[in-house]
Amino acid sequence: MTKRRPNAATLECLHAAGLRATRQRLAVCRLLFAGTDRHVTAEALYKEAQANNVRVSLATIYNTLHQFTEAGLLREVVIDGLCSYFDTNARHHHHFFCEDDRNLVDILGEELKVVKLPHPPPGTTITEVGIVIRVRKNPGLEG
Amino acid sequence: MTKRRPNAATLECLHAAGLRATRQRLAVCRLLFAGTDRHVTAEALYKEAQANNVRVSLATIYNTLHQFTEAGLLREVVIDGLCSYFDTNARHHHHFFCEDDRNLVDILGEELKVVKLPHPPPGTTITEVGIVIRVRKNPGLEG
DNA sequence: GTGATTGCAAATCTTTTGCACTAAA
DNA sequence: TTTAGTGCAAAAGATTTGCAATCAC
Repeated sequence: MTKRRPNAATLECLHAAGLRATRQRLAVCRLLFAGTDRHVTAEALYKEAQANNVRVSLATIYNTLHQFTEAGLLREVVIDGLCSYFDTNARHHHHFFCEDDRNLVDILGEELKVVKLPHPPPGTTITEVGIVIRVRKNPGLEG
Repeated sequence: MTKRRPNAATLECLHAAGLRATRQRLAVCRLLFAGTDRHVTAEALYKEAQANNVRVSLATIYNTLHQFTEAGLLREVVIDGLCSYFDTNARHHHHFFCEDDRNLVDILGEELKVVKLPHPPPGTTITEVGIVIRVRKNPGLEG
C-alpha cells in the first residue's frame, strides 16, 4: 500500500460531517469507498485494515463506522443479531441475504416494490420499509 | 397461579416435537399460548415466569424458545441485534417495529405483498421474504 | 494550546456452553 | 434405569466505554 494524499471529496465529506480528517478515518474511507459498493462488518474491516498495514484499533473501527453512518455515508444493516453490516450504498434499497455464507447482496433497480402497504399502528408514522430476501445455495452445483 | 393439568394439545405439541413434557416447558407453553399472539424476548419471558412463580432458569428459557422455534411453534424475529423476539404466530407474516418503544406488531391479512420480486443471485434459491416496517410515534399526541 | 480522537483494556449485554444434578418415561 | 432436561456459573462473541496519551487544527 502506498500512501496517498487525501482526496478533496473525502476531506469534504469528513468536514461536512464535523469530523476531523485523522489518519484512521482517511484510511477507512479509502478502504470503504475505493471501488464498488460493499458490505463490511466491523471485524472484517479491522482485518482488512491490518492486512493493508493500516494501524487502527477495533474500537476506532466501530466508532468510525457509526460516525459515518450518522453522517449518511454508510447504512447499517442488521440481519440476524450475530453482527452488524455496514453498507457503502447509503441510498435506500433492499437486500438478499445468503444463509449459507452470510453474504449480503444489494437489490438494485426500482422493480422490487411493496403493494398495499398497511396502515401503521395508531399514533405512529412509517419511517422505513426494509425487505430482506433470504436465499440458500442450490445443492449439488457448488464447485 | 393455580396449578393446571397440562392440556392434551400442549402435550401433543411437545411430544410431536420429540420433547419431554417437563414442568418448565409446560409452564412456558402456558405463558406463551394462553391468549393472543405475542412477541417475547427471552429476558421478558424469564421475568414473566418469575412474576408467575414459575421456577425456571434463563438458560432453560433460551433452550425452550429455540426448541419451540425448531418445532415450528414459534418464529424468531430479529430486528436490530439488541435481542431476539419470539413470535407465537408461527405463520409467515411481516411486522411493524416501533423504534421508540421497541415494540413489534404483526401485520395481519394478506394485503401486504411484494411485486416484481427480483431474481436471486446465481446459484441460489429464495427461502423467505421478510418485511419490517419501521415506525415512530407521532410527536405531541402522547398521553 | 486545546479539544477531538485514539488505543487499550475492562466492562457490558445477550446468548451459549459445560457439567453435575434431577426428573420424565 | 436410562437418557433427556435443568440450573448454575462460567464462557463466548459483538459492541461499548473510561481514561490517559496523542493528534488535528
